[in-house]
Amino acid sequence: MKTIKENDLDFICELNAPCFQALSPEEVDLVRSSRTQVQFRKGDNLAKQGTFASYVMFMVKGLAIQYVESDLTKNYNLRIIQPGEFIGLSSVFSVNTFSYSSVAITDCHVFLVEKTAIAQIISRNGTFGLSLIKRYSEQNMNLYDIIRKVLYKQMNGRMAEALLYINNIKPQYPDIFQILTRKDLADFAGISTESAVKLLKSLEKDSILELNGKDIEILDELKLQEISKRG
Amino acid sequence: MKTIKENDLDFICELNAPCFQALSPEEVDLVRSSRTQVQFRKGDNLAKQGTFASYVMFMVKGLAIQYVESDLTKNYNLRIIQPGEFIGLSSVFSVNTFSYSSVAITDCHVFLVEKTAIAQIISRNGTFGLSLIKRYSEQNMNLYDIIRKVLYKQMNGRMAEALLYINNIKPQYPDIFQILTRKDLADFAGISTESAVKLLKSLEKDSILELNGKDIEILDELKLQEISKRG
DNA sequence: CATTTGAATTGATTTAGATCAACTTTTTTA
DNA sequence: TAAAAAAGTTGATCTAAATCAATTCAAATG
Repeated sequence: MKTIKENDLDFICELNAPCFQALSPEEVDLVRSSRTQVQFRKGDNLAKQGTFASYVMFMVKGLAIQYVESDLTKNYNLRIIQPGEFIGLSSVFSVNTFSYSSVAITDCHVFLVEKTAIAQIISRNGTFGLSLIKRYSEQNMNLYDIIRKVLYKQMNGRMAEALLYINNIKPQYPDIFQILTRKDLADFAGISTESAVKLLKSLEKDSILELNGKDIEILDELKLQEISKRG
Repeated sequence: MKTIKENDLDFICELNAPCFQALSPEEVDLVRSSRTQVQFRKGDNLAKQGTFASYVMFMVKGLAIQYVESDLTKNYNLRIIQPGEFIGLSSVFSVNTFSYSSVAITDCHVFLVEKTAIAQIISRNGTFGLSLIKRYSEQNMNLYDIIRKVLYKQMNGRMAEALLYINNIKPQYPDIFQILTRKDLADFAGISTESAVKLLKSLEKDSILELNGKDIEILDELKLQEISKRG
């Protein structure tokens, strides 16, 4: 992680993100002044579960995985963070520590905004607050879906759901499967790496997908959706 | 569920809840005008996963369980909703359908506020928005904890955590265990009813708790915390 | 009050998926 | 480019906890 120089052109571009549209010029100044731009390398941790969080991160460029950790070696991948999304929103206004971890899977360009600045803007600018609330709302929804997934679905359904999720972002990032390991995939499905490998092979045998080295080509999305629904 | 008559005394009392403190007189009027008071009987559903949600509920009196459902008969209990808490916050600004269900475990007095009114107030009154965001933040945090619980802990740890959670609200509601069935407990721990029964017996054998009919007396809270942490 | 219905209990059986172990392939790095 | 490390693969074994089945107990209801 390294802090980079200000670059106004860049900055203006960043603030075109939907949630910043509602800001007045003074509020933009407030964000600008309390913001730090940082660059992460592939493999770097953007956030570490349990550490102190006085800021919110905003992903400008690159991809990261958001995951929860147990004490030991086990991770569970929640989502892939894409440009225009926040990291750490959920922690910053309650506990002050990150409730999840995040690791860059490509080089990333991120900026950090102090939570005090965010709080100030929210209390001044209701429209901004409402747009944040919509994000919270969606995140909440996703978390409920995740809870249902891990509680009620078994291997096949989980893996199908994970594959569909990742395949969804393939159009924008065609090499997404190549940068994910089998363990990453397994952690998205919440199963062991060995089980993930076996499942993929069996899905290939049923011509639902094709394994080309690390890349995965979904051949029968409908079938996969069916498996995902059936659990 | 039955709609009850306005009662200003009651209403003023309700609006003493912390999150409403920030409202101006006009905003209070807005809430008042778009609000409906309802009474639920023990066993009634306050919200049903998947149904249309154009309003947020605010619990005035009584207790309810919030839970997620699978297609079939399985439920997982997320929390006990107490007076002063919202129901349906997470759904109302994104999908328009409840992402979970809720059932009254005592008679409840609730009021419903139209989401349009809530949205209006948020965009006008940043302080109110911020207080809502804090609630979202906390709910988010809890959901992450739940995900960790169901992913990484096994029977003993889950049951210990569930018991500690419920025991925490026993001071205010001494008969809380009596109104919960073994199945309710099992659904808090995310295990089968039979396993829950066996676990309780075994915890009793180890003098960690005492079973008096349906009531449960925690004898060794520290030990239980240890079990909960160990997973 | 008797009877039906639902909740709690217990032990026996089954199973999904983890873990383990051994090996191959790919990627790093010295 | 060789060797060491990491990732991927496969089949065998193990295990936590669900399911099943049978029964007791409690509570609701005509």
